[in-house]
Amino acid sequence: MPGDITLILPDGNERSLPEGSTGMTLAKAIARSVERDAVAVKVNGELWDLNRPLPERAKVSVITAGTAEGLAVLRHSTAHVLAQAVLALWPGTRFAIGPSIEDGFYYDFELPGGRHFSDNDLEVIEARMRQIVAEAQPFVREEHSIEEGLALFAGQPYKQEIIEGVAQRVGDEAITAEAGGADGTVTAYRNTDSFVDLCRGPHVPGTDRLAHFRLMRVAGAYWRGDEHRQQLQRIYGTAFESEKALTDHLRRLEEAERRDHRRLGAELDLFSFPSELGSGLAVFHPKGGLVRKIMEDYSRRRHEEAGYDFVNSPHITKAELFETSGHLEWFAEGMFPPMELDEGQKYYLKPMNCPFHILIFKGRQRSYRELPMRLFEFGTVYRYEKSGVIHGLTRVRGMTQDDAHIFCSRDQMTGELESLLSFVLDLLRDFGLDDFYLELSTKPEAKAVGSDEDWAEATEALRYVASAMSLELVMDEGGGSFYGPKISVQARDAIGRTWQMSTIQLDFQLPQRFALEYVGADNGRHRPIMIHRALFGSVERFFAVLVEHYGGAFPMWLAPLQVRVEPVRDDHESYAAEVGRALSAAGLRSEVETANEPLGARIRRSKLDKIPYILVVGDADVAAGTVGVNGRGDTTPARDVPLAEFLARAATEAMQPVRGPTA
RNA sequence: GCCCGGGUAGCUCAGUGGUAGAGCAGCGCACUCGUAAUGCGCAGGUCAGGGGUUCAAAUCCCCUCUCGGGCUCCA
Repeated sequence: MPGDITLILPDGNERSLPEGSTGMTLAKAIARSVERDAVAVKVNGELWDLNRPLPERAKVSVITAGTAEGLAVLRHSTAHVLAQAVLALWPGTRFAIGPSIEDGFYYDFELPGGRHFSDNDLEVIEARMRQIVAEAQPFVREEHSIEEGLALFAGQPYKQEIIEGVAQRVGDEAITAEAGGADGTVTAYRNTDSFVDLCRGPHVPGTDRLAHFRLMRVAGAYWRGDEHRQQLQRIYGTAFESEKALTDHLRRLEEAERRDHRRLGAELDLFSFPSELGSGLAVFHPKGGLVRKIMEDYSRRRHEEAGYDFVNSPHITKAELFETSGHLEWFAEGMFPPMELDEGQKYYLKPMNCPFHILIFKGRQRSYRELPMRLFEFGTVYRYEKSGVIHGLTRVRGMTQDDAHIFCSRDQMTGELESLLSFVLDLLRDFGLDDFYLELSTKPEAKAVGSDEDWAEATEALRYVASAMSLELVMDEGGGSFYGPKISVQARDAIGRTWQMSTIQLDFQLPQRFALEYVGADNGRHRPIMIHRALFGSVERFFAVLVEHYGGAFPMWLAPLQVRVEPVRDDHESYAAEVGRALSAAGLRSEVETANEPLGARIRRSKLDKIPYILVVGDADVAAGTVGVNGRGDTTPARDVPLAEFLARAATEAMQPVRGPTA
């Protein structure tokens, strides 16, 4: 029909609509549910507002609220409502940027008179935001010249700085994302006569689309992320397409909080951070120490099977070693300051184990027949982490790495990396983690030693083995360490969070700095290459990840206490002790309680301790040689289970994972 | 390191200038009980540490330590 435009839908079909039709017209034409959930429309790959007329033969798709792109629009729009509320409540506030982020959004402000937000302010702001939502204000797109933009945001230096950034065509995505057009214009969105915000858009049609949000917390954040610039007041919030999605999200956060290893570490008496020791320095209590021992023993066994040699090295060393290695040049800010002994001799706590293992390799002349040489150590290292970054067991100042250095020839490199990577993944799977992706970190811009050729070769080798694993591979440009690129294994835990676990680094530099050599089959001298690798990463961090992954409910083989025996009355205690001896004989870690409290109370305590099995024994059990089995997740306990039957079952369950060396 | 907010009994927390409190945990006594909290009693604190203001400070001010949330950086 004349006066119609033709649009191309995502499935390739075409659709005619009257000229002047908008994303909203299209959504309406598709389905009532699409109309209801539409937040924006994608036009030739670009997100547009729903009320802009669509061009002829555009490829279009309607973006609905529940999708990733839809949520981003929703959250970004909610950030504008937040800004409007704050500006109304504190006139004179300067506002900076308010993007959507994973799981939510934030907005940065500078309040008049250097005022800062408190938690109570969040309630007040949220109430104001709900008022704005109730008013169903439209989001109206405006285009302005640079000059108009500067005038519009008079008295708003952060907005003006963004506009000037656009004017200078900095080409920075972060800037154009805030201000829009790279063609000498800026765009803004107006909600009311008094509130307009610089923004590229798109936005939902009106504030009434934004019912399901929550302000989360306040924080400080530097303008432009630069610690030398103004510190702003940031408010974090989140928004979802439905009340259910929002409450689900909040529930997930609560679940994460319940699993927090710092909380569980105290509740289950696993470890603590005595303030007498200093920040980032942990002590492991008997139960945590036992879990840790099991982890380490298992790791040792696996390394033994995989052909590693076990070595040990001291915690401190003369400065010379770290001068040679380059650590003092490149890693000094991560090291504790030196202590001076013996007439000015400087000693450092070690931040890494590699130089020590190198000295072991270098201890005598090496033959190609000895390669690959794999030196393993649970090496305790100390790093001076800035005070603000320390976090539970995942970021500490003293930690033990399951560290090894593999010395091999260039010919052996790829093969070593391949078997290493499957070794890593097998080990992580044994600990119950099975959802991984790989990250490849390349040469850092500023801090790196070695030629570009070496870096390129090393990076390529890592890329090759990483892509052979048929796992998702993401790039981390410039994220390598100073001596080489690395692959890190990222694992997703039981509630979907990702953790950086193992790292594998390829290194041509340290062998050179230490002038490492081996004698080849050709009787010539050759330089080995080194692979640095830690599978747990640090034992402390891995421990923390396991605590959170399992929510403190360790599987049988890791559980510090596997079975607790509860006599019903005190005249059942001798039978309970007999059961306890049978459990010990079967190699199970058990404990027998006395009947000095009501049974319900004792059961409750064991449940809170997350013990895998509680065995209740009473008259019937004494008579029949049975036990009542109350498993950790059970709602109803089993009665009259023959002791032998339970022993067999529990012993099987408690066995270490047996995967064996990779064929 | 920087910003904001905390630190009161082992733990979770009340307590806004006038004699330090509760619940749980701990200890003692009684209760002897079949699957998530038996009762009574006792003990437990340099209110993180130091300095200051005040007749008087857990409370107000300053410094330090430490924890949390972020920012900037990493196993």
